[in-house]
Amino acid sequence: MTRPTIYDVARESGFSIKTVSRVINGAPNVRRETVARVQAAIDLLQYHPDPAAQRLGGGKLPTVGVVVDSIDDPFFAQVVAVIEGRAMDVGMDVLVASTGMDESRMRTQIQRLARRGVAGLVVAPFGDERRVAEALPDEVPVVVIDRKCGVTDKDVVRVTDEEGAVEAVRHLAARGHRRIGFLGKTSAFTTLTDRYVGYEKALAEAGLEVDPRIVETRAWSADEGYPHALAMLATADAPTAVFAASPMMGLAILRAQQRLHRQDIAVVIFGDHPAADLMTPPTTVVDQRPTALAEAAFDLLSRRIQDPDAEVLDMVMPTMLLARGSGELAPRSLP
Amino acid sequence: MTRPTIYDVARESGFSIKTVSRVINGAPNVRRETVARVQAAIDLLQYHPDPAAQRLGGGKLPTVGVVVDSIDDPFFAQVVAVIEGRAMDVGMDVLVASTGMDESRMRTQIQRLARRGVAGLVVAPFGDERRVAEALPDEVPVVVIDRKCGVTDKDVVRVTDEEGAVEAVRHLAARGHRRIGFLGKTSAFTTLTDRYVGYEKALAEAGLEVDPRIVETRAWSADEGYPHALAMLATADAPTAVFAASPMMGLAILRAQQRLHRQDIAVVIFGDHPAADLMTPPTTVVDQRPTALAEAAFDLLSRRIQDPDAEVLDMVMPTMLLARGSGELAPRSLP
DNA sequence: AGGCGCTATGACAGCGCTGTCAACACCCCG
DNA sequence: CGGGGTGTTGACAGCGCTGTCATAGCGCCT
Repeated sequence: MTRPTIYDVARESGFSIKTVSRVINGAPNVRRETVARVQAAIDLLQYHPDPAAQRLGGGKLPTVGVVVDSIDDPFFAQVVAVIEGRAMDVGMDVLVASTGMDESRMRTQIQRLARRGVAGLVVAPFGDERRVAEALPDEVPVVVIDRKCGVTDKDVVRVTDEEGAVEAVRHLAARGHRRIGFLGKTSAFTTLTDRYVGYEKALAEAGLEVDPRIVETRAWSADEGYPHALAMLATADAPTAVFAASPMMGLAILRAQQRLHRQDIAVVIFGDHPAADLMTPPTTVVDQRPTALAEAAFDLLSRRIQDPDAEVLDMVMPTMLLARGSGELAPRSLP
Repeated sequence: MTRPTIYDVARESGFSIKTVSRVINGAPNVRRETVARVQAAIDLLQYHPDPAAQRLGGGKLPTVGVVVDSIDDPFFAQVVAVIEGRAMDVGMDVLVASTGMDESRMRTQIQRLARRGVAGLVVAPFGDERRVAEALPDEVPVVVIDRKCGVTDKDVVRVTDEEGAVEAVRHLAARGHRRIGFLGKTSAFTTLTDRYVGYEKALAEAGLEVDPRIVETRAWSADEGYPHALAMLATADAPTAVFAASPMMGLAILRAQQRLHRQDIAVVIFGDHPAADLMTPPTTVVDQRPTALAEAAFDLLSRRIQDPDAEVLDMVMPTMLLARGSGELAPRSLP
């Protein structure tokens, strides 16, 4: 009536629970025929090991934990979706936790998952180098995604933030824009700072100078960014093009554009958006390719779970500029 | 060095492990002073109970499982995000699993989570009544969300699908449209059928007849729906307005509109979208209010975990028409 | 004084696994 | 033919909790 246990399988197969355990875990030194007989009993009884017991007995939970800013951010939603799919393929479950960009909450969440005994953790951390290093546990495999945050003793998968930003701004400059605004943030974590650095580089490359009046580096959420975007577009010498350094800032600039009926301003956003192709004009973006990033993160985590002493990797995945239209706009002719 | 256990707390506080256990679980019949002393020891040692051990000892895991079609669907992403937030508030974790709209995978995922010993499950099921009933476990509290699927022995939280559809179509009819198309599906689960029923009702109410040439009821994904949407808009007597019965179908119709430069066609979509306000024109939607739905689901689940014999509830939450523009378009004057 | 019914606490046996260590074949070698 | 592997299996003690049942102390009744 109740779920079968390892004892039931042992009885059914005629071997001891230890041998059954060996079969379950694919341990070496079990005769082929024994494996087959035990497996037959497992199938017959529809036995599935109890993860809690496995954990308590000395193993890890067949589970990976994912800690991200927020689960309904399209970027992270995709990351979680991919990891969940991959985890399912290998019989693991996925625990999700969000930080809401609150540092103490990030700590709590990470600790909770680590304590729970997950086999591995995928974390998008933030905050200053030292505190991030403190927050990441050493006793469980961790892969850091999206931002390095100065982490050197863990595997990292991130994208070419600086190069992506360069490409975006270069794209605008190549179309004749000479007043290119920046909307983003330059603290919290390196990812964002790198994008600003890319912006500066591309400007320099085009022989342009940074004009602080069209650079906004303090906003984080779409709601925070919106008034700044409005202000930037409303000034006398408004930019003819804007580089939004995150999808949130992308929403902010698009809303501001719409509000002011200034769809003529060229825009490139760092980070793709599911409906970007439906905008008017369709939005040109630097795609972070969350799917590829998540796949790589999962692979790296599997690798580290298997071999805790593997060399620490810092993977930097290329971004991809998707020119859809909003970046093609020429600077509007001045009166 | 190693994590403190209940024995450490017992030793530190001078009570037995059982009393510590009582304090942890807020059991009755423990003296106030005892609670305080034990709590002090817990705080001092930074003790946290091991969920796996709690589970094995006879309890449930402090975890809720969420099973949805796909985690990166904006609707479900929001649902997961809300549940995760609420769970965190009460010290629970969240396991996510996706079905990919595959029935056997749905079964597998549900069973896996149930086996894992979660305290409760939130499931968006699909498929025919009998098989859904079979797939949902009885030994763990389950709350069904978004679709009833004929479930009668579990709590359900869903929205007013039929009424929402009626409202959407009525909105279009009120603006003079007499050829209103339908894009959606009428099988898989009641939710979708109900929306079609609402469509029919609203048409009848407006004295209009269903024209099968502008009704498409077989598409599910955006990719499947797109060619159908194209075909519908391209015919000689194309509709002047379309009701898309799901966000996916919404994307399909919007893409088709864009492709054919037919932004003049009025559109109402069932289900809101994060960037709907940025479309041209901004998209009018029937908001399913995923946040409210998820809150209700979590409340219902907590209630059932506490009292497994509580009365079974079928909550139907009201939808909300958000008139943004695309539904306001008048029928284009015929040549 | 004896008995009853509380409340507060503890001893102890599992829960279903895995790790450790031992046992028992066999085999090869000298 | 004995010593020392190697391959295969099992006995058993935990892992860190919770459930059950026992125990002790106390107030109150008869």
